[in-house]
Amino acid sequence: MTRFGPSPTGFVHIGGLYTAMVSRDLAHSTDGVYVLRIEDTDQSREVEGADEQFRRAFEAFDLVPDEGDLEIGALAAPRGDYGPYHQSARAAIYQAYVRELMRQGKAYPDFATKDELAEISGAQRTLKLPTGYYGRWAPWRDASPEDVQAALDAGKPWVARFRSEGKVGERFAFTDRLRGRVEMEDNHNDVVILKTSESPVRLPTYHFAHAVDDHLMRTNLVVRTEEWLSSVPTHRQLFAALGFEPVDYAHLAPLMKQEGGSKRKLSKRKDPEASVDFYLEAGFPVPAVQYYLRGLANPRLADMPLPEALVTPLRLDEFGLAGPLVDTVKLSDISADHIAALPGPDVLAGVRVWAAEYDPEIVKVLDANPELAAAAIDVERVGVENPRKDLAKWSDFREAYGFFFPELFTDVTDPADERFGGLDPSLVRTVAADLADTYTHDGDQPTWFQQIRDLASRHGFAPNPKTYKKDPDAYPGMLRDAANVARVAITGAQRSPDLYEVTRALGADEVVRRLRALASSAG
RNA sequence: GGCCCCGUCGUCUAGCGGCCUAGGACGCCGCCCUCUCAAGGCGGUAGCGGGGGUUCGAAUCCCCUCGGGGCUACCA
Repeated sequence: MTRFGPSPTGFVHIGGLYTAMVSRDLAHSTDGVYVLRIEDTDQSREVEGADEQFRRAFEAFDLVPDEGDLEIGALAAPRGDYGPYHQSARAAIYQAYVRELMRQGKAYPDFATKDELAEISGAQRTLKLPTGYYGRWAPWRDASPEDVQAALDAGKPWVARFRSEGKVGERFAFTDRLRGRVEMEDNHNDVVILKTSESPVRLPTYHFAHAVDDHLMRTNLVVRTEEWLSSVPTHRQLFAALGFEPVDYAHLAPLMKQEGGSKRKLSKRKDPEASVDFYLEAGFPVPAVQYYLRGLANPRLADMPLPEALVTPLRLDEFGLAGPLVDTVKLSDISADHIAALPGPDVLAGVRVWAAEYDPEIVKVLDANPELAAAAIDVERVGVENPRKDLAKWSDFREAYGFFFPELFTDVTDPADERFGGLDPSLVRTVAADLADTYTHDGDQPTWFQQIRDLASRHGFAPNPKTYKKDPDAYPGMLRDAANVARVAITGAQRSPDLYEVTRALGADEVVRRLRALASSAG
């Protein structure tokens, strides 16, 4: 049983997706349940529309939780018997536990003001003592009932603090499921467990909510990132005080970002690729992203074929302990491989789904030209042993395949266009005109290309680079330059898939039309 | 400052005392193929953060050190 607890404080972070994926995988591979709990205990940082963002991200990446409050995918909400799954809706539960702890003397109200707290830590710093609210530095820890009552009567705002049994300098050890035995200083702080009485709903801090929720929701493995490692002593104390069975922890290395010569945590603010939206907008196929993330988690999976890696359970003992850099170049490579292996119709479907949201014109064009689309996507894909890898993400479609479609193609009409590589404009036009006039569409590839060779030699182009280099001044260019005229006229680009194949998809009429557009241009 | 985590090519990593003059993948570079590009084939580039030990032998074990990251909040 695992859970993922994102906070609604902005866009969904790719690291969060990663943690969620790991959580779910670990739960499912042991027949466990994966819970999505929204940890919205900080109203001040809460962002509008956060639930919607979660819904989108988890749905897109197929991380539909077994239990949760959100309507994700086809699944209704809520699911699960241990809700609500928004912490803000569980306020009464936390308060009940706090009351119980107070009755047992394991928690107490603290009326200290911000200034007083600052004063305390200031004094501690001067004395080179550990900062915090503990022992003799905790004025309300052992306050008399009368003083407490007086403060209450005076209407002073208060928080609830946990009365820690820990002493400064004591050691604590536990076994992390990823890192093995970890030893550190024990917690001695009387941490806040219930936030100020001044807010409309009294909410718990992360620490307390974690203890209460993960116990109540039957979690037995908490997967979270490394930054929580230092809080384990506090968490274990809380579990013990509440009389709960402790949970296991697996503290993951966080995803990192290269900056200058060093690594740092991926930052929401600075790194576009930190956001799940980045991947959605670019249109990286979901399986490719999943495959990449799984490979980061368990490197062994990166060496497996994608379909196999996606269904092979993640293993805790194979996680790397150092934070990996997220590498979009690597992702692109994976993604291009994945798309190249897809059947044409699947590629078009992928493009379509993506375009519906991010580039609606593509959808219109696809719908208007279904046969052309099918033919275009099959160029150098069907019947070849190594399909092209022009598409690393769906958003590449427009650039890589747009020229196939009349709606997305702009005729090249300027013979002096720089795409012709500086070839004499009048020659460009002559060549285009000649090809248009003599164009033979039918025949196999070698036959078809022979007409380009003939065309080139008719206009004095050198048949190959060697000949050309021997006497550059004797030729206007070489075969490739002549072919380039046709290529640019037909595709609008100096680089394209095999021209012959392109003309099969386009049809003779359109090929000739594009050539004439150039041939008959003015100037 | 205190405590904790981490440290092998640019990146992700294999390696768990001899199989390592450190292997793979991505990137990058070159060559081949060739009407362009992509793909593909072949080749190359580049690393154990540093210093001490232990040992016949260390990337692997120990110590120190340096570097990166985290926590030290009524943020999670």
